[in-house]
Amino acid sequence: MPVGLSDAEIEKVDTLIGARRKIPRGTPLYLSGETFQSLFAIRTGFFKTEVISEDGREQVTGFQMAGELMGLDGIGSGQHNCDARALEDSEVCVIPFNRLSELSREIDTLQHHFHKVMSREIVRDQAVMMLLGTMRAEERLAAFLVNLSQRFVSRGYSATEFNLRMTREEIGSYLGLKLETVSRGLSRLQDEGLLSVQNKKIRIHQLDALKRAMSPRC
Amino acid sequence: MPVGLSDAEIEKVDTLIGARRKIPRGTPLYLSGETFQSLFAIRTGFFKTEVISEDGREQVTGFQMAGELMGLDGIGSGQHNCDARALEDSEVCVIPFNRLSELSREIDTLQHHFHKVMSREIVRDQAVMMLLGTMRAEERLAAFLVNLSQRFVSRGYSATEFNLRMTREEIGSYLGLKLETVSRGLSRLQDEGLLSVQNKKIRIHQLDALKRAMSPRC
DNA sequence: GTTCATTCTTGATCGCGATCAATGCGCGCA
DNA sequence: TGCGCGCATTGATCGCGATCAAGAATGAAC
Repeated sequence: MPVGLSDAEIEKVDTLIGARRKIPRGTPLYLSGETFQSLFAIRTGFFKTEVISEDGREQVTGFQMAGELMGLDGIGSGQHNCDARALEDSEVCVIPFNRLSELSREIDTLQHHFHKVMSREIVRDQAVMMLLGTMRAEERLAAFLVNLSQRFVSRGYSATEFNLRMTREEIGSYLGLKLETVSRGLSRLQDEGLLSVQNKKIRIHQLDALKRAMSPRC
Repeated sequence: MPVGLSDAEIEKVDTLIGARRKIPRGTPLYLSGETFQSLFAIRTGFFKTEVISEDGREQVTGFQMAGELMGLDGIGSGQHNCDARALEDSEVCVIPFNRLSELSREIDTLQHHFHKVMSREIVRDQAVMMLLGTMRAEERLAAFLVNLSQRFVSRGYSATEFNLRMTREEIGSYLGLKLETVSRGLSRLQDEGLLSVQNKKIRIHQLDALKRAMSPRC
């Protein structure tokens, strides 16, 4: 994942990658409470991470796609802090955390890269706090779709046409809304002509307008 | 901060700590957009961190107290991603990030400790997402107070009697509520006999009941 | 001690999103 | 092909928290 390594270093980093694991749709990659040993880099597929509180509340904390790293929350306590579940048939690379630690002591580029990845996760979480703390339902939905769009684009897929892998309920959990509100919001954005929805299929017609819809009084 | 180091290692880690800086109440420790160079360990005092979005929304993302580390969000992009402001006269240790990186390549205990700190920040953020995504106003308030209480206790202060350093508005921003709702919530908890409030002075009478008030239908 | 601005409290009302409920749709499976 | 279940849509109503508004308390400045 990091760039600007010498050939020798690249070789070492390659040894970092343990087995590949196939995760069928609906299957957990790890569950909260399991002992933490490895990080997971998504090769293909789509995941959700979900925290479950003592009193039974469930909160989807993120959706992860190819190229992203999962499991960082387990480092602190030595056990996973959330459930990670595949939303479609997926494949991950297992990255033993011990090996990553050792190697990042040798290769400072790797060390720095790893620190950046963790830090960006914190920044991402802060953006979600902003969303949950200050946005209205339709703004949240717009922000969610724009975010998805950007992530698809950066992976070479269409910015304006994609399939949601998650249910309305999972979107709602992530956005702090009920599934009915998500559904209504999508219908509304459709009525306004910004996009069309058919089940999980999203086609964005006015990406610029959708971005504006993230802000108040539009 | 880490434990279990040899004397030689402790000596090295000591050199990590750059200058101390006094931050008067109301003053920024850093602002969003400034180039990131150092982390800051709070020696004394109290801070808030706040993100401001492009369209002007403000979201308090946390309150930090003695012993906690600030600035982790800046590693990813090389510039600070939020404002950090002292809520009372405070003092911090400046930790140049370059030096920390170098040293954590030599001392694996330090490395591991640092990784844990970052990971715990992610877990903390997930807990805030849960709060913002699933809890009602009074539950959020109870969770906030219980959290503060626990953090005071672990620093040797009273679990049941403390002063809030932040305004109702700042609490509201953090909890995704308006200041009036915070005020009403505190009054209500007072009426129920769980605590008494006088301005910033909080006295918790029934900590166990306050913990129960974090859960639905109590 | 007086002034003034900031912060807090409390009341009245509004509206967004939750809730309750019914129906429709799509897909896997027999 | 038809059945059944999970998922989605839409309508009607409710209630929590936002909003608007007024007044009180606090504390800093001089």
